[in-house]
Amino acid sequence: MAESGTSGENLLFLTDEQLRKGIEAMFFAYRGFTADPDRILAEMSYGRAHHRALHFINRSNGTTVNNLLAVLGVTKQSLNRVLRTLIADGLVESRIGQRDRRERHLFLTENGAALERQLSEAQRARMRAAYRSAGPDAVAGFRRVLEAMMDDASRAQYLALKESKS
Amino acid sequence: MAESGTSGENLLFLTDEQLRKGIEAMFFAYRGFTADPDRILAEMSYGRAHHRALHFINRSNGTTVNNLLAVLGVTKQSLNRVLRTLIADGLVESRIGQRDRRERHLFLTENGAALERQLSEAQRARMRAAYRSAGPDAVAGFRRVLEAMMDDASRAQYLALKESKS
DNA sequence: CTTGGAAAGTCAACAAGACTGACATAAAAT
DNA sequence: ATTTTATGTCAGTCTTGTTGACTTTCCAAG
Repeated sequence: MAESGTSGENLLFLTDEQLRKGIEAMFFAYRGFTADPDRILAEMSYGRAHHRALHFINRSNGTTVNNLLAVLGVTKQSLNRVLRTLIADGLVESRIGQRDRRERHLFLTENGAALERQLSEAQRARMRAAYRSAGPDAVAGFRRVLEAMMDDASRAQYLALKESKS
Repeated sequence: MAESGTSGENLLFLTDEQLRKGIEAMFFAYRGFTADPDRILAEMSYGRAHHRALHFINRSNGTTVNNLLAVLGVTKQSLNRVLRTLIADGLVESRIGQRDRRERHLFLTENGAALERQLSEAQRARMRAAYRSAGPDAVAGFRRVLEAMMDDASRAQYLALKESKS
């Protein structure tokens, strides 16, 4: 939209082969993307679901269960199983809401924050290395394509999160 | 490596915030990436695992089970369950190897090829739209970052596949 | 030639983590 | 007072990953 002007899109001929390469690149890259945290999690018998919960609680500290459900896109039963173990293990604290006492606000404990840092640092290290080796222009393009690939609901959440903490 | 020269990498300052945005972009984009095929698969009580098998059998027709295992990165038992249903449903054909009768060579039947086309076309449509809206430079950057993000084993497989059919 | 190991694949049983559905409780909203 | 909302729980199912035990086939060393 910015510098490519109005004519750029029509000039883009995309063969099925090019698209297939993009599809396979996503498949293999996502595996790399999750590999490091997965290794750490496996040692403590947690899974990717725990990682996602820790990530978004850290991201939006004090968020409610309902907010988390919307972001993660899972059922409350599924999330609840994960939250229950995180709370039991002392990584997450659930506080009853003050304005609305039905709500539970979720916070990371010190231990929870420590694990989140360990997991996200592993993931950031890989992302940092990829960004550095690809260069700044590639990074901008990477982000543009990913944003265009989200479905509308995900993009709305992504942009909302993007704003909220910048 | 190409046009960014030798000094580019040092100029790249990456805050944890920027990296977090990249991580979340991957998370949300991958959800969009798989959403369309997942909807189709759910209707026929197949899952993502079936899609992956169909994709790579189509990609390398006549491949062996062992080859497929290496690409998909799962155990042979896990793959076998998926293959069994695909074979039972007449989407995949398994032929005993001629040189080595221990090997099973895998082929898509007409029905299998039709389903693979349906699934991959849904995925290509989204990828095509994302590529078009992001523009050619962004696409090049997207691919560069994804390749850099793969772990070595995945990248080797990705590059091998990339060559083999071009 | 035979025997023993390696390789390819299959069967069985189990676990994580997603799902649905039904139900309970408490608090807010009408 | 009734309904709606937010959350939690129990029970059961499904997909897809795991490990362990097994068969068939191949190959190579004695």
